[in-house]
Amino acid sequence: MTTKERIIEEALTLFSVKGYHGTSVKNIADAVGIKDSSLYKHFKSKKEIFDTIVLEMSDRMELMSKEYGLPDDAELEQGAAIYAALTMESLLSLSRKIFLFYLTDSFASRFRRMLTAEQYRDREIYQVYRHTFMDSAVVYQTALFGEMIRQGIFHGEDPEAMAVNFYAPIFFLLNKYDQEPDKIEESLMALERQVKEFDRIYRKDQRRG
Amino acid sequence: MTTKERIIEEALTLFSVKGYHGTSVKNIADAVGIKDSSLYKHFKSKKEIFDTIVLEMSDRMELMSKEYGLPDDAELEQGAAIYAALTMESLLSLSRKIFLFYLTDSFASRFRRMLTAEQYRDREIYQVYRHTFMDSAVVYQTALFGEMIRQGIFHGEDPEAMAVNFYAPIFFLLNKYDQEPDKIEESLMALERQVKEFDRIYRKDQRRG
DNA sequence: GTCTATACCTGGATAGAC
DNA sequence: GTCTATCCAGGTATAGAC
Repeated sequence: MTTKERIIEEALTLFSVKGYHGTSVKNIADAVGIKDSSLYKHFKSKKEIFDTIVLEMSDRMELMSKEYGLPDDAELEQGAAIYAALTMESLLSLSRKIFLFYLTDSFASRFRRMLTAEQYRDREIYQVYRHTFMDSAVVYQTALFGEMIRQGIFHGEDPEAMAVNFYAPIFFLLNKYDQEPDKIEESLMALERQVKEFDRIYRKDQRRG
Repeated sequence: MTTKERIIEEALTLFSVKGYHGTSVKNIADAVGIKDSSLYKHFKSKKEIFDTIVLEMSDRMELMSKEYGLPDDAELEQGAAIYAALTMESLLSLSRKIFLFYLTDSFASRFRRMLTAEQYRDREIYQVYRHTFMDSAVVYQTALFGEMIRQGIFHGEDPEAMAVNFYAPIFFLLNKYDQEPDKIEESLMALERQVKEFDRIYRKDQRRG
């Protein structure tokens, strides 16, 4: 890892815990193991470090989602992604992947926390936060559930409402268990309950109570 | 309003937008219209201002919920609160009240934003945030929906999963439209779709499609 | 309870030797 | 590209006059 990359790494960690203003250039330099003045050979200002994280890293987030096995838009157009949600087990697996990616993936979780904390300071940060953690997920799932309705697997009239019903509990539990590393099991059980409830509600071939 | 109260007011506004570290004592004093040194006659430190907001204001939040017409635990025990959710219209009204309270009430929204932004800095802040905006709501609604199942108005087996299904979209849309004052109508329509979907799913006497 | 003045420190950033 | 030295602005907080 280059020094520049290490600066980004340590800055992301510090920003995600102490916030942008709560983190000093010296804090970052100390974490990297260099003097604060040396840091200015790599970035011309503290703000440039932050902007680099936001700009380069929102792209990286999308790449990482794919590596993590979250289906993408292309697969969806080909109708391939639908197999990711065919059974309740695959739906559970999908929700767990999204949840654990944002909650425990070293990069995604720090990035999410940083944006959560800094969203009110700057309109652009808010836009990135909103796009990355709200719009993208719901757009994809709307298409997914729309396709599942078309194929007769789920019933329902409003795929977007379904997508919000699927994703909102993930988002909610993410925020609820954000700082409870000892309760990941509990959070996964809560998530499972929600997905099972979701599946019970929308799947066509279920038996009714 | 006393000077002390005005300090709290202005500090809350500034903290909710620029964050704790992003706000200086001089910023607060300027907003109040006094010199920063004068401020120390009312609070012995910047941190004491913040702590006062958090401590006194979490109580005030609960009082305000009641004033705002959100039913409380006592009503629930008496079975009275259930009338707040008897019809789809009353359920819509309940969801709108919770949503608009957290989104647009001057005090509640600033308090929520401040805690959202500062939650990672300090464990205690996180606890308050979690309790106020996640646990309380779900605990109440779990009891509410449990009672509605018992009275045969809703069907379902897992009142807590229902409560999360009801509240998570509120929480999600709250975060999504947090900085879109021009889109309140849009957000209320999105909320309405979710509540109607919720009602359609759980209400017993509906006709099925 | 407000002011002016000031102490003291930390923060971001630059210059220049190596 | 790292260091030391330094600058300057701004931050928190206190002292003391009014």
